[in-house]
Amino acid sequence: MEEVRIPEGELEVMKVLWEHSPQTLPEIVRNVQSSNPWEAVTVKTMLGRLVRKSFVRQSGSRRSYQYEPLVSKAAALKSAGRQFMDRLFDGAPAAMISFFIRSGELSPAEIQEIGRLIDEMKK
Amino acid sequence: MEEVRIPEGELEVMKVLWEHSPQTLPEIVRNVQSSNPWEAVTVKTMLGRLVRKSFVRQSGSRRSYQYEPLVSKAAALKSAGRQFMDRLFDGAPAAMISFFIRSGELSPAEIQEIGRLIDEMKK
DNA sequence: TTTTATAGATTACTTGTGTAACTTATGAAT
DNA sequence: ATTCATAAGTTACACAAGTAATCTATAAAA
Repeated sequence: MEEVRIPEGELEVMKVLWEHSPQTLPEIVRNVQSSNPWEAVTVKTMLGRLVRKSFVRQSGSRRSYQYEPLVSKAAALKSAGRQFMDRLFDGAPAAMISFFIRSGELSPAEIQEIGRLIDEMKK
Repeated sequence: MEEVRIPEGELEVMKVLWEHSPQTLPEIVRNVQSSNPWEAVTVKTMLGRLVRKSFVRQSGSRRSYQYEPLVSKAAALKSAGRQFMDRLFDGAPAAMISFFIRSGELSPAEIQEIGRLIDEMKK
């Protein structure tokens, strides 16, 4: 299993790249800033770290690089989910799901939807 | 909402305190070491940090303190769960649960069990 | 009473992360 | 040809967290 561990801040950059890609630095900066109060230079730092870790690829040439994710959102979610599950629920997915279902944060509609999902899985 | 953020290492100590409490340092050390390859002194560091943050209370007197959690497991799980959900699923519990259900990590028995849970919630 | 084991305190060191300033190079404007 | 924005690179700095060594005090053993 590939260990994909993306810290909070870097994740914000991944999120905008997952929305669509490739994007240039100025685009990324704009998009990240639309939901985070960061300096442009901070966004650049995050992006640089992601590139160094090979979570993002920098292509094209100087002065107008294109950036695109090398880790899919699904892979990152899966990885983060597993870590979360391992840390808090001893790796038992059912335990975790039960916990959230019981946590009382679901609307009736959501409960219905999950019920449908489960019914589908049953087959 | 009380922000309870417990780092990985400290969480290992909380876990043994949640098992049962109060416990003395040597007990905690032994229990933590049963699932982590840590030096006793490292366990003590974690414990100290937890005490400083008031996540654990130290009572009794020197040379034989008793330690007990001030944060319940349920509260910690809930908090961690919310943070996880916010970070990765924009705070939408149903989206997260769907993701895990779809992730294909559930056995048929677990799916049954979750189905039962959902049925109960429906009422 | 002196020694010894050890509970607990203090200090330390490395790496990761959040947050950014400062510097350099270069395409575009004058 | 020179200047100016600005993309990209380099450096910085504080704090968190993992991991622990060293020091101190004291209950128990000799």
